Amino acid sequence: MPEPIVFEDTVSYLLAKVTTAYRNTIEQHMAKIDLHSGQVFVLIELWHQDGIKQIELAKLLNVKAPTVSNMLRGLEKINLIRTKKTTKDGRAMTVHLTEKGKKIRAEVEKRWIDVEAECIAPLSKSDRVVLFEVLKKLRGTYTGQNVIDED
Amino acid sequence: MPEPIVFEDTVSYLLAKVTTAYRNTIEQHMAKIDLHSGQVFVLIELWHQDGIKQIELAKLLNVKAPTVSNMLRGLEKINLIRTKKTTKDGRAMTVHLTEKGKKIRAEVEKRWIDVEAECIAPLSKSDRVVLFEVLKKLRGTYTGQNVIDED
DNA sequence: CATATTAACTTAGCGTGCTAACAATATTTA
DNA sequence: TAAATATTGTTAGCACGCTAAGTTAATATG
Repeated sequence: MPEPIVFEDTVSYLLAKVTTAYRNTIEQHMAKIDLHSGQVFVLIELWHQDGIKQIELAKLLNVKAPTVSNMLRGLEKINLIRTKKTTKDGRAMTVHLTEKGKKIRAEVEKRWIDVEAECIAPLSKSDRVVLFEVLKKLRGTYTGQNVIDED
Repeated sequence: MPEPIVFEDTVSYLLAKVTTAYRNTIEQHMAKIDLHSGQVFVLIELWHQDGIKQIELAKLLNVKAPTVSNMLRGLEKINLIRTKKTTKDGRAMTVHLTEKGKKIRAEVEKRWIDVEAECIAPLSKSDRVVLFEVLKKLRGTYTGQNVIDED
């Protein structure tokens, strides 16, 4: 007879709970500069490489094409980005930061520092280091480049 | 002159990324038994204590009242729960598992084991232990009962 | 007792994710 | 070259979070 699972004792359960709550934290902080969490992640990618195609953005963000489509509509509405048809490929659209989109980075960075502080506040230094490494591994699982290590 | 932040080097960034990916994993597994991730979390609370009020459910799930309202509508539609007006308080609604709602637990547990396995697969045993503890601390941050420890 | 406030819940509307289905363009293959 | 297949992006519609605003019922205050 299988014992009932104590869901609360699984990493999956805790991870799901923490991550939901955590998304909220980002929303709260970014709302102060009239941004949503998803928009911030798009901007981060564009600050890295401006002018990339939507499909590339989707891969970097690890989301699907329709999600990118929606987000870009929102970002275009508040004048942070513009989309352009490419000449090489009649299907593709490239995404470009506006001046406003470039400038807002400083604001986002300020807020991000607050988010990070709030995030790691309850953790000891060693916990922080371990969490960072573990999250990198977990991220690998979901983005493909998985590395299994034993001990 | 402040240096630009490397967002990717923050715990917050990684946590947010893992969040999204992770929610997807739960969705995928639970879709096999025609459930959505949010519904599973509601059921878990009800398996603990059936017949509680919506407001209590909201507190346990750490979500707002409208979210509970929406989720319950979905769960009621697929006959996993029923809501009832309470006699004591004319405003309150209590939430009750149906027979189907009670029985589906076994199915969810099976799937949850898969989710957990997938979740912790890339982690060493020591990583798993540390992650579990760290997540518990982080969860405390967002649910109120915060414990700061130093080292 | 009457009024004001608080509490529980719903509805409307939005952002962020998804899938399914579609249009348009590029590429492969026959 | 023509036809079949891939790719890029959009639209429609859903789940799951939120806030704001409204209803109804309970409680506090005058």
